[in-house]
Amino acid sequence: MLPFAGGEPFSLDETFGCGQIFRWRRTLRGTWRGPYGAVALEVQAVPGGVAVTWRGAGSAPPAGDIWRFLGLDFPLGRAREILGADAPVSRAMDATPGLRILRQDPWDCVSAFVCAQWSSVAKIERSTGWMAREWGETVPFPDGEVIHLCPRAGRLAALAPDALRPAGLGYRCRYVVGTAHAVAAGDVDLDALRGAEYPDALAALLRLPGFGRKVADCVLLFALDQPCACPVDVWVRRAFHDWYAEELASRLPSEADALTPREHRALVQFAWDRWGDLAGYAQQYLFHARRGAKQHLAVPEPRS
DNA sequence: GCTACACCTGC
DNA sequence: CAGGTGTAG
Repeated sequence: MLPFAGGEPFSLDETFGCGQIFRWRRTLRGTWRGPYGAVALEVQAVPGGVAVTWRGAGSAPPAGDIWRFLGLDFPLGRAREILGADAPVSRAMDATPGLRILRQDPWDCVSAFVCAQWSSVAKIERSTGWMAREWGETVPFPDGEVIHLCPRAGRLAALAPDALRPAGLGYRCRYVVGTAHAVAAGDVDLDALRGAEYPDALAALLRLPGFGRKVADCVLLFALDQPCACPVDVWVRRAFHDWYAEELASRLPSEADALTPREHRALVQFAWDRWGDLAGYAQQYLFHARRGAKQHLAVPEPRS
């Protein structure tokens, strides 16, 4: 059992269901199962902590790794106090107070988000699930369910891009194979990027095909220990413009139709100036709230 | 540096 | 018509 600090909020449903990870599923018992590198995990909320079991052919993942995977090392209570001064973030955190940012296996995360451009959560889940069933190792659970691990980079690198076409990846097929090749060949050492300075890790990821600023920031935030990374997509952009219109007015000429690189950088800088190293968490809550607002029509202070 | 445009698929 | 990136001007 992995404990967390007294009173620290944590929700499996909010954490695994917010769109930061694509291959994990909730079981009928309310636990969550999914791949984590070379093993499959099942996590269950218990009083005061989380119970974790693992299965697979590999060795047992260190408890500290799982602790960090679940984001339990992050002082969310303290972050809540700091971000509580920011009204929109505070409201967003009230909606999903137990949402934590995971620390995913780097390749699991890269291989998922390279599929993410101009896509949706549902579509990424289909594509990555298809690839895993086709090329991922299988790990059975006693009740008969089989977890398919994320295919290793070397496996995907050996494929012809068209082999991925049934996954519905379209023009992203060559990005998946190209990125897998770069990782398998050692052109990019994902593990070494943990602990690198943010600009260096960002530059390394931007060399991968299919990786622009948004996808790179997702990987930096969700796997590579960069809490300041702030992925800006159209939903985050809408959230910023909806809830920080006055603050942005002095930084941006106006809200254009297209999200230009210039506006993109300005929005990231805005997040850094306002939230510093908590920008990633602030982004995730605002992102989730803005998407939920669309679904539930419960927007705090909608624009126009 | 910046803006414009093509690109696969699915809901 | 969409939760972006690569490429050409």
